[in-house]
Amino acid sequence: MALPRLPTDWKAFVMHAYRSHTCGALRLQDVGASVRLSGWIHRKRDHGGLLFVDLRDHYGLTQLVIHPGATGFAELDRARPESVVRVDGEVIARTPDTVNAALGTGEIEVAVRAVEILSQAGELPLPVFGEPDYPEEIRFKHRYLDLRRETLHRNIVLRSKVIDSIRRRMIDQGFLEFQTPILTASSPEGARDFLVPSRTHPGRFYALPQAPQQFKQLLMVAGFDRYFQIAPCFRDEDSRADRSLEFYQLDVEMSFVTQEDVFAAIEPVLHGVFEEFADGKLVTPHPFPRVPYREAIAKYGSDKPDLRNPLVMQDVSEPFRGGDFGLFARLLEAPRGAIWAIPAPGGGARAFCDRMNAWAQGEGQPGLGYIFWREESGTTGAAGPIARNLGPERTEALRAQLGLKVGDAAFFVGGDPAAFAKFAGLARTRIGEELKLIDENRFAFCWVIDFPMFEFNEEANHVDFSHNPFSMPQGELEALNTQDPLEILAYQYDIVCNGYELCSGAIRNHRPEVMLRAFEIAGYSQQAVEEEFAGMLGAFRHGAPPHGGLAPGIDRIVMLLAGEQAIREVIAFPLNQQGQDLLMNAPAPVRERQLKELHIRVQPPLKA
RNA sequence: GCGGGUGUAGCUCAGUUGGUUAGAGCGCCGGCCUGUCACGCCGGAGGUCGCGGGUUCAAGUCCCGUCACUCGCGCCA
Repeated sequence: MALPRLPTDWKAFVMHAYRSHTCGALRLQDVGASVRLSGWIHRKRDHGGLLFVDLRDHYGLTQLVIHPGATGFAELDRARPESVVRVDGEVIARTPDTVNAALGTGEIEVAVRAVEILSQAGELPLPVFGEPDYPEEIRFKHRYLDLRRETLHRNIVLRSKVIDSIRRRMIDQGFLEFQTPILTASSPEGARDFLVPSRTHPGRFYALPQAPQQFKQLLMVAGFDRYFQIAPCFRDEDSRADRSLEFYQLDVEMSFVTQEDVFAAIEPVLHGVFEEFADGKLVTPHPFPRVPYREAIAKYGSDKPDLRNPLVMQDVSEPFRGGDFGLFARLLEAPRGAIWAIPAPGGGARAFCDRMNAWAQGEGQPGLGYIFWREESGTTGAAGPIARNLGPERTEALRAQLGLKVGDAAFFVGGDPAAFAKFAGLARTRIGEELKLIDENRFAFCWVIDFPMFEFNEEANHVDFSHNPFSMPQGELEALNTQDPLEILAYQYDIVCNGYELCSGAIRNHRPEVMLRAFEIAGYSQQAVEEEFAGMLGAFRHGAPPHGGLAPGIDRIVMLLAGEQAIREVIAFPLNQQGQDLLMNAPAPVRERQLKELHIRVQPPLKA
């Protein structure tokens, strides 16, 4: 990559203070030119009689060569790796046997005539060259060195390009980009808020937004029609590999739309971005397949199924009901009892089945029942304790239902699906991985739709919103008034890719009377809702368009495209799992005077 | 809040059934080397075996506690 319009002949032009070319620019046709380069000393190879230096900048690597006695040799010889230097020299061609094909600049090198050390580097806490694995603690503390390393540097560049592409695609579709407040109000729903004390209003607090949810809806009420924002969001909850305290979402909202319109708007954006950066991996064509929530749980044991995994679970209660495998027969006598099967094509070996059983026990389960099928004197024989007890007819019915053959296995989980579905989903994933059934060269997208509006909170013994209280229930007021709340579905949807929840959204509830009734079912008094959401309800009483939207997670998108396992690998300055910034030292105590101004006294927790 | 894993040189790791002076590679320091590009060769420094306690003639190794990091559960509409 060349710098724009920099002179290459220092005799004809006044030489730039630092460089005539970048470290990735020079080619054979530049041989003979006098050039000036600046960059970091990537690597030195000292042969006594001559010294090679790889000079690195954002754009690439150029080999410098200098002989003892030449001007600048002593400085270069002394300078440590990662020192910043400026060199002047002449571009010379490498002999054919010394060309480095791995380097864009590999056909040339620069014979150094003069050197200026711009910045000395001390001994490195973290080597840049070769980027060996280092603990995150050290990588985060010296993030500026970590960011010089090729992989992370490339990830951050990718992030910039992905965001640029998203922004362009959104604007091309007529969306307007907005900014909404960072200092806003705490909301009782959802995650814990990060609070910001007010100096001028003693005892009162702002909250950082968990998402710009209410603001984007208000912008729809304000008539802007199509909104988007690359929005920072904050949630004071424990981190995971794919989840941090602060993160970015492509926040989207649209007016006068049905669910179909939202899907039609966002699918080409996500599909397009993934196609653009997938680096040859296959991307699910759009329209993306749609999986109702209940079907996702039944088939995959998860509301974020990895569809690269071909395994589909089935209910196999019937072959077990009243059978001689007593454990399962008894489970089926319970009101919600069911037996599910996870087929495992190619898993028909006792060693594999035992390994899976041991894994299940490690997960805190009593075990993982199985049957596997093998060749027995020319016929198909079923093996394992379940098959022995269940008898040949029922076992054969199972095999036929699951479409399995010799060399395959099936695993079974039983009880109340509400309790075991999550574990079944884990087992499905594990079996798919163990049997190498997951195609790593795909981005497998789907919509998960028809989420339930409410769920029963066993702990508190009442009906709760299952996801977003601002979602429109399917059937609206009539459904709320006539149906079992737990049967009511919402216009609420997720986009899932390779098992990651990439995006969540809904058609919003813009009718005050429907909203009040929905909150009433979840146990909120009319008065409480009127007070808590005064702004929103007020807006909805002055002409609100039907509207809906969604919010794909930027960090997860870039993580998937970069092939990384954690969003920390695509964030320039991430917090660690404890939510600390080891480079800037946050969170940190503040001066007593600051606390006093904020009318705050700190009361540390008592250690037991 | 809870569970799993890890913790030995600056870093990555090895360290046998508990046994004498705790090792290797990379990095660092010194020396040699004119075509390397993971340059090579020779030499050297560098250790509270996370921390505390216990068992034992003897603990990096076994036991208890604790701390840190990490993955997960809870939590995250």
